[in-house]
Amino acid sequence: MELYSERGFEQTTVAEIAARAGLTERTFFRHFADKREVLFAGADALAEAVVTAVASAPGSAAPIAAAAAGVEAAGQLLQERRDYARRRQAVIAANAELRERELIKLASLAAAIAEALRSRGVEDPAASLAAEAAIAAFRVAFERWTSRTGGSDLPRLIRDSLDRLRAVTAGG
Amino acid sequence: MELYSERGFEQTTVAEIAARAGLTERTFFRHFADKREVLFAGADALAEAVVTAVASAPGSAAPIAAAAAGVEAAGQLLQERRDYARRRQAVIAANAELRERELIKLASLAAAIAEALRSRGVEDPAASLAAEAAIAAFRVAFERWTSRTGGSDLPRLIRDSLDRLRAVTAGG
DNA sequence: GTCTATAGTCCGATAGAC
DNA sequence: GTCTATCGGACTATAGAC
Repeated sequence: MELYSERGFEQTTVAEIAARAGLTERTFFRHFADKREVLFAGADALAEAVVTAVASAPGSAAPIAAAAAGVEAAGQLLQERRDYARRRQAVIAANAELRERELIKLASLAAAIAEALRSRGVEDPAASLAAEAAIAAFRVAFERWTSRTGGSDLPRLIRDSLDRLRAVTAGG
Repeated sequence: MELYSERGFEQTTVAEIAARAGLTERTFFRHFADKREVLFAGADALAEAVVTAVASAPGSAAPIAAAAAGVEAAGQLLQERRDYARRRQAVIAANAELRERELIKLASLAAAIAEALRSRGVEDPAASLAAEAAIAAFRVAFERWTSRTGGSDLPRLIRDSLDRLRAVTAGG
């Protein structure tokens, strides 16, 4: 993160990262499949928290409500690490390859939510659609959260996005 | 496409592609920013058709209806090139790097739809949310279209996905 | 078209933890 | 004795500079 934000992602070599960490280039690649992956090291833990939240929603909760609980849990975790999350996002936004990697992480998060919904007995395509809707709301909320300097609350922005998404899809 | 589907994306070198096309390696990189981009050469034309369809929707149409018209236009074009689209998708699905590139194309398509909606006077975040909802429906419909062997109709699947998305976000 | 840097792989060697 | 982490060198292909 230090090197990437100091001089940019492309201008940083893996050899430099390894040197800063007191390791060799080869060891870096043992831990991370490629140069981008090191910025997404926490993604698995986040996905796990999301899946747990979806599974823990009341049995009576509608699919979209369970999916919403998942992305709100993610929002909660990011809100707690707000400064780091924003610095990281600035690095990602500045580079096309990193944006690609971020999108695939979001897509796999959507797939994980859909799978958690199916475990709750939700059939496809409803499970996939509820998951995609929740991720869409998260995406828009997250963009607003990082692009503004104010003290906005991410979980609140996510709930707001979901409400507006409901209104928009209803044709209003 | 021939080389990628014969021996896989990773197993194909740019030198081989260039040779097959009767060009040099350097010429390939003059036309395409990287090895992946050649598979997405038609993306700009598709995006243009989508934006045109959104702009051409009746002024009285709700944002989601205008966005839907956009992704349905994309579905129409893909349906007309069904065999090619499915072969291409098989290549993309088999490779993580290509899936990443595909996701960024879909994300920029969502951004283009949102921009077209703003040109129609739709405010944010409604414009972004309507665009994301339409793309989510497209995504799910496209996945169903490519994963089944039957003679399913993509524009019809997209309309069906949008209907179900409306039901799902309503909490049903 | 030539030249070059860097990402990323493959092979193997070594050493500490349990 | 097995597992896991580190390291080294040689290598190929992508992609950028000129």
